[in-house]
Amino acid sequence: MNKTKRAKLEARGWVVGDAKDFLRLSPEEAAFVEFKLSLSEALRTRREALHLSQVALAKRLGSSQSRVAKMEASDPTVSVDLLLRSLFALGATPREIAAKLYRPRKRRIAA
Amino acid sequence: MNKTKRAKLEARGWVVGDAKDFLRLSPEEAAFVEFKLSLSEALRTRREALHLSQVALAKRLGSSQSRVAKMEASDPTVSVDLLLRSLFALGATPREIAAKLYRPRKRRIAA
DNA sequence: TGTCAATATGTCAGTGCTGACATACCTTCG
DNA sequence: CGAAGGTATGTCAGCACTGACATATTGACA
Repeated sequence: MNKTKRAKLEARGWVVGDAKDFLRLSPEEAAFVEFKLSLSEALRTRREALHLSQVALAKRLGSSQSRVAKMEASDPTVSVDLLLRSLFALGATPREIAAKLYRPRKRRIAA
Repeated sequence: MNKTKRAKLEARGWVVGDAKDFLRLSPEEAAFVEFKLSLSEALRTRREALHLSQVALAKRLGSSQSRVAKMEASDPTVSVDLLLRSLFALGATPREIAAKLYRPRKRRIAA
């Protein structure tokens, strides 16, 4: 995929509106990014609720701290599969995740 | 992942109950398989609603008929990313998908 | 029966994702 | 200030996923 760099910039620059506001993503790309962002947020929320550091979570997942950071940053090198497996490993259920996905993410305000 | 073969058998033998009934999947594995199955079913439903053949859908996705078949079969070689991208390409929204995920899939009855 | 369209299954080369590692950034505490 | 704990970012070898192709199976219609 050649959109990697674009998506990377997009993910990083995410500050004000929703995903599709940046760099004219197609509707389906926007939906996908949106989906991933929801999962990322859910993961961080769950980790913090369990009072785990990224290092501790990484150990539990058999992964590394850097990957956990990238998961939570919704980095384009992270797959939805990895995000889902991580969430399930933290005890999330498909229903819970569905519920999180159903409610649109909160918007961030410009600094 | 070494569970690939196991998952393959599992996906194929899926007939009577839910995913976790086979080969003692761990809860998180079961949840993941369950999640994928929901997406697979959603994809087939959507494709058929649009009166597209697998070949036609494959062309639209820039993929192949065999991959579409595997997506709909929830084959272990198919990622959630691919399933999601395909659904979004067919016009599904994150909310719609979330709604599908929220309702547990129908059970299949033994032949 | 045979043919045709649709779907399923198997294989593989190329590429994208993963875990690991290094390193930088940022707070908090002394 | 320096040290320590937590988080972010960049890179890379190795493996998992992908599209493509071949082939098999199924179902409908004569």
